Amino acid sequence: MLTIADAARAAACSASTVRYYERVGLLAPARRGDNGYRYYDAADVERLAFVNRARELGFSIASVRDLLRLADHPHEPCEAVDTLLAEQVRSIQGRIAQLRMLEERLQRLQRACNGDHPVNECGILAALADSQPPQ
Amino acid sequence: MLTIADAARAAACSASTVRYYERVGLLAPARRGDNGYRYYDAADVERLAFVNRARELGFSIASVRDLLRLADHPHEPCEAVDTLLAEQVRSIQGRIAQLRMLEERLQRLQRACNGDHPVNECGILAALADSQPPQ
DNA sequence: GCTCAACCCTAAAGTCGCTTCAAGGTCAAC
DNA sequence: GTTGACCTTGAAGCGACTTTAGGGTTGAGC
Repeated sequence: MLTIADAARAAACSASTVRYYERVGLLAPARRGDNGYRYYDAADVERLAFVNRARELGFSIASVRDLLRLADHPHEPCEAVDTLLAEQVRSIQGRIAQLRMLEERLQRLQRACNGDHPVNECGILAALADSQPPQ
Repeated sequence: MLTIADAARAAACSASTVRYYERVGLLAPARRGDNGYRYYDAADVERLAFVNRARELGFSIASVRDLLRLADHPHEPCEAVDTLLAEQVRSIQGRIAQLRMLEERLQRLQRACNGDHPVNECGILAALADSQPPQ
């Protein structure tokens, strides 16, 4: 029997995160001792770890809920899992693309200032203040 | 004299965003008409557009505050501007790197499932449930 | 038996950057 | 004078937690 901190450590998250997952229904309410403490066993830790890994892969709480539901129905086809994963990949790729455009714009801005002049001659602030798009 | 919706349109954001920026101190309290309406002129719109452009570049509200303060002191050296920008570039690059690792892990997961079997044989869920790190 | 640190509990508020809502007042055209 | 599109405020909602406040429990050392 593990306390909440033990379980959290085993799944590499924090105790308050575990309480949060329970509150939002990702984890079933934990067994309680007479003192009111939550206690966990290996299966609980596995489930917590599953949640944690899915979260680390960027799945939303709602998607993790879906993944858990799917994992609990072993005989259904896994098409839905593939779909969730594909959506997640696309979403990550979209974010990367956006951030790359951002990075380019920022680097162009960096080249607009060769350092070492007063703010009123700074190409960076000029670009921010200017209504021209930052070609 | 522009109303808040006019000013927002001119700077390509929403009226409620303008109110929000005023509330958090990015914009000085607007002049008010006898009816209580906020009214804006070209200079206000410029400042709003400055804020909006900086936000689009991913700067936090706090960093935009710093940028505005710098823009308001035209005779100081622009080193601080360069520093803020460099930090922003690094932060974006860090996020891109993280997302790329995520993308790779997700794609490896995708290859673990060739589709079309029941959930209990799905390599994706197996990997999520498994305590092995996803090499 | 006492004390202390290190845990546990809950409910509520804070984070970030807005957006949305509720409930009202104003304005301009018809 | 009646629409409908604007304006005002304060408060709540979003996502995924984290932090805080205010309390109870445990276990080790003395």
